[in-house]
Amino acid sequence: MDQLSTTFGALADPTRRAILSRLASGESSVTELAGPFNMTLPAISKHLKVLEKAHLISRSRTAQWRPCRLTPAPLKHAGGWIEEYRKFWEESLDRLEIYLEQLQEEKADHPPKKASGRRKKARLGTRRMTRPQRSKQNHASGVD
Amino acid sequence: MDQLSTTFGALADPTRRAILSRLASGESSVTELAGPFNMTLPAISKHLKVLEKAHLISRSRTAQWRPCRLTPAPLKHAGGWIEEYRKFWEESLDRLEIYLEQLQEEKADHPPKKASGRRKKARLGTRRMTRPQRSKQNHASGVD
DNA sequence: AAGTTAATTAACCAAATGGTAATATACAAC
DNA sequence: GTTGTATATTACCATTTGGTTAATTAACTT
Repeated sequence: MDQLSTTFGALADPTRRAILSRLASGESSVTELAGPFNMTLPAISKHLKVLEKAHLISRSRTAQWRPCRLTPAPLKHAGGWIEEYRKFWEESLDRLEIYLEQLQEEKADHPPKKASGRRKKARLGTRRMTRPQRSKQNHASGVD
Repeated sequence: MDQLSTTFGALADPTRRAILSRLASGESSVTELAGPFNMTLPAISKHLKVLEKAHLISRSRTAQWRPCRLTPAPLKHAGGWIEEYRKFWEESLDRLEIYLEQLQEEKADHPPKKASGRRKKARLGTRRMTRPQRSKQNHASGVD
């Protein structure tokens, strides 16, 4: 599986997010991490395994101690995805506003047809959708 | 379930991320969204349901058309969580560097003991862990 | 009414997921 | 060796998750 999916998957659990938050303050042991939760140690161990597999934490070893430490690179990557993505959204919003303005002008030039309001809306949708879609390829393989 | 968990959970799938990316360019129909994927319509419908439940998209309706639209607030929230979290990490790194420097100075003042290197490491771990942990409460309920 | 289009729902599947209880492993202290 | 501490692993459980096929629903056109 890809890095982003494992990262977001790891972040999808509140316990794991809390664990990461704790580790942001510094290295901790498994028992310490388990402390705040009404949960068994094996359950915590499982969560840590998920976080480790996502490279969000690293684990070291000193005798029976297994301190965990935050490794932030995947978070940076995930944050970057969201950040870049939001950029697209803001751009898209600008385009939408311009488009709607043009539409208002066109509407002003052409007198209303006798078509129902619903029919008009459908045409609007069709027009928007026939334009941008054809240039796209397989996103699932190209985005990440 | 909480908002962050559903958002991150939704983002944990590459198909769903690709769908969002597509919607960033503008509203699309279910069939259009399914186009790039080697996947059936019901599968896409399921993914859209997940995205809708996470409030990452909204769906409208025009005759048989069901155009989908991006709703970015949850992304902003998730991005904010990562952003704030990264801040904690940078702070923690500064503290770690200072701490290690102090440790170097202490080591310079005190001649090496005959204890093994492993034992020394353990003491380091113990010292760090007894200090910050006691002020923390239940993170799982407090973080989000 | 019949046919078409667009999408959803139901039923099914294998795999994954958050938990538990029991057990095993690793290490230190006595 | 025994006891205590810290943690991992195994087996189990119910639920959820990404997919499929088949059926159904909703809306439009002829």
